Amino acid sequence: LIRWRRMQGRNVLWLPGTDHAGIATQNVVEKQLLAEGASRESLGRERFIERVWQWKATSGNTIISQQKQLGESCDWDRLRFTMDEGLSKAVLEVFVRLYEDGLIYRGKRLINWCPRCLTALSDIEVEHEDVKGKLYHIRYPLADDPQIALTVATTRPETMLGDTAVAVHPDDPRYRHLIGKKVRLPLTTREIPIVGDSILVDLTFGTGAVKITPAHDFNDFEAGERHKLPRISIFTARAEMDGAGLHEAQADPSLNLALKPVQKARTIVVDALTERGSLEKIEDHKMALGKCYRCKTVVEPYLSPQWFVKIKPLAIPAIEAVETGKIRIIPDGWTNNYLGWMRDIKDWCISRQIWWGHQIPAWYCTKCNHDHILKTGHSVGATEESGPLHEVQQLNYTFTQEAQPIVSRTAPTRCPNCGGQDLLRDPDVLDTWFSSALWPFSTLGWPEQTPELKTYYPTSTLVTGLDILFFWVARMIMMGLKFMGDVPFRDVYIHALVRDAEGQKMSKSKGNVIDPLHVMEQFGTDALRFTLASMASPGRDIKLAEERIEGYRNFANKIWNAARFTHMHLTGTKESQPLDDRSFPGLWIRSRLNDTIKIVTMELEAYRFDRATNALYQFFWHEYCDWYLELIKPILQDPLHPEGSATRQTLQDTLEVFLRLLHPFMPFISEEIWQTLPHKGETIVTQSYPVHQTHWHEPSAEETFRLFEQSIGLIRTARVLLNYPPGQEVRVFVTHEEPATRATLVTLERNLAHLGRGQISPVPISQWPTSNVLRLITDGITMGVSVEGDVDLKKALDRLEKQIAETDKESLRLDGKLNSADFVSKAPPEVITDHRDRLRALSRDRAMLTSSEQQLRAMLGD
RNA sequence: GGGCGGAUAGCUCAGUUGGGAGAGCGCUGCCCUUACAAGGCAGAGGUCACAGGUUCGAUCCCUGUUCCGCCUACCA
Repeated sequence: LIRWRRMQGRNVLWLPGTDHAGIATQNVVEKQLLAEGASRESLGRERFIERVWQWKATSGNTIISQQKQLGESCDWDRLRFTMDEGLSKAVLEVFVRLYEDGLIYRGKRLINWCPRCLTALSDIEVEHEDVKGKLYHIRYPLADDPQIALTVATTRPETMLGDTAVAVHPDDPRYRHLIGKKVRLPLTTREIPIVGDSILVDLTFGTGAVKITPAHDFNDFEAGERHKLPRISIFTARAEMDGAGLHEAQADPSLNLALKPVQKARTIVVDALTERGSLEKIEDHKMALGKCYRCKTVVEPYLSPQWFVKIKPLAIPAIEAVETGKIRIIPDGWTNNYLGWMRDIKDWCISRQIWWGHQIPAWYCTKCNHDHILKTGHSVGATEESGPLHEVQQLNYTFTQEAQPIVSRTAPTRCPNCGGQDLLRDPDVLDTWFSSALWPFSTLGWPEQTPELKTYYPTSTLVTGLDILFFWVARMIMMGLKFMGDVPFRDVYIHALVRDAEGQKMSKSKGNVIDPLHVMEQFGTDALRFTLASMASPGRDIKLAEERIEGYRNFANKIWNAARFTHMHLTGTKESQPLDDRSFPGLWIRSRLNDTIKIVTMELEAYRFDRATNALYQFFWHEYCDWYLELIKPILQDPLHPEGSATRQTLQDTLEVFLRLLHPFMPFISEEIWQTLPHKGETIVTQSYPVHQTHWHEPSAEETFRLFEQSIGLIRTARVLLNYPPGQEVRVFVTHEEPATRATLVTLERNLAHLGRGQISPVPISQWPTSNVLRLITDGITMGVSVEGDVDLKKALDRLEKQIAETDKESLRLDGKLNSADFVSKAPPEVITDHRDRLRALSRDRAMLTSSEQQLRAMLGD
């Protein structure tokens, strides 16, 4: 797109860059440290971050060099990184403004927590995977009548220790009388209430009674809010059973659960329940397991104070921008996907408990927040009372939900409230996507009003994969509208994802990754680019197979060889107007080229790269090479040919126009060949993109060519049927019985003669020899090829018979339709006429074929 | 659970106002013809997933079924 638009004369910018991939990068560097026997804690925050910068300096630009090798036409001087000073300034500015607008808040909520990365995740950073789980039915006896029990069903029995209520549906005749009573929670000494909740409880599922664990389940969290239930956290940040939490839950200490991992705790709890007769049954149950998108660890809903973006006010205009068509999503099938997600969007958790990223610009006065800042040198359970929410030691302090932050662009020196000078910064960093969301304007200098910003915002097109439509695209739209007052781009082109030849997603662990660098080395960059473009049909993933790339490598090779041929006949002058070439091949190829220009441009505008490449391939290989070059060889080989000079000019000009047309797809070979043509050092990318010319359109030349091609085809077929060796010349009889096309045939004859192919005189078919001529027909053209020497005509006879059978079949079909009263009375007249014409042509063909068959049989002596 | 996409030649895929089914690769035969054997020429190969419906007529429009893939979701 970039090369094409630049050639079209647009002011084009492709600004390259990378994000800092917070969690992923931190994971990589931590792994390195582990191998060295160190850890980020042992290094401390500052030295750790230095270390990450080091890593970034050495391997962070791999993708950039890959992009360069792919021939991506970026403005490399403008390379940006989300952690650059300028972009970081934009991040700060956006954070503060959103906070001041009340769109960023801090709150203690249930969030998705990765117990391995030890950080919060946003909803979309959780991948769901279907697994076979179990549904455990547990009996909770009524407090005032232990003979009666309420049976609840759960997939996570170990969380029962944190239950603070049981819900039933208020309309459920089985249970509604129990609402307000209490049950005894097995394995604990607690009694918990039975509440009525029509939102949480589905009458038709499970037992109709649901345990409520507000600290460990999103639904239960909300149900807990509705019924003002206490929340008991019984897991640590590492997804182990938490001692303090268990104590609060009054769990049976003999179970010895403290610091047991969740899986182990489940076994212990289930065993204990079974032993005590509380487990009714276990059923198989299909369920979705949430996993961390960076490390695939099972995520836990975890209660902790985090920063959130209040998203609805940002989402509403972002929905409108797409609804009104101000932003187009291509292919538009994804539009509903986008709208559906945006309409149901939840607040965005933007804080991450890692070090690599933009640290949140919030500080806490130790004096004002005396009771809300906790030294975390010792393990403290994450409970309502004790507060600290993750025991992980990132700093020596954690801040409870009640702590009052001071949000500021620069580090404050004193507390605006009490004047205290002892301030501690929030240790959390921002979600990487928070900074990526600002990319369209932060990279252009915002918040400064730079000329670049003015020129290039809003941008034209965003090209991206579906997998980051929500992560990135939606958020860029929201932030762009909020801070620039306009959409960040007009078109969003969702490209296909590349899979392996079997359609599997590529992954290192599966070992099915196709390395683009390796492919480029083997087949050439142009072949890879052309392959990807040719397979980019909308809404379909690409199954990349080597054979396909090889095929387009051959195409590149074909272009190279055709250029060599052209080079042998160079005119030695710069591109000129080839209008003096009025020969049939010249008129024809120019008309075909013109059509190709039209198609390629149209398809590029429609983001149909597949159809654009097909048009280029078809034109160059099957028209320019297969026919045009062969057609003009006699002219080129005759030094005295009157059309020689004009033909050479057309040969060269057509190649030059084609190279420009091809350049966006195959930049390297087009440039390379361009340089071998007489251009005096100009590069092809500075040339203009071809524009179709109405006066190049030559319908009569195209019609002549059609007849010509078919005639040649007949002769070639005859040669094969008769086993004629390549060197043997054949005598050809040609005729045409239709007066309407006789004129075209005359043109054809003249051109054949003109090309130095010898004379072809039409002879009325009645005057053809009755034997030793093999007659063949196609599309109303009849040709005869003389049969010379001792040849086997059996093959020819087989073919004739087959053709007759096909003709009969088709005639029968058409005849049937035309004999149907319904068809004749209801089908459009032009369709009926068309059918009649075809039927007439078929019967004429059949007559010709049968008479040929008779002659052939006569020759065979049948 | 909801939504979306796909099923067309051996393989990978095109195919829009519904009316004669295409390409590339692979396969078969012939050919090293002075651009190209990574090539040329000529061929073979398809009940357009299945079952209904609409229509004079369906690969195409509608309904259902099966299989595959993706997105999404808090069914304990």
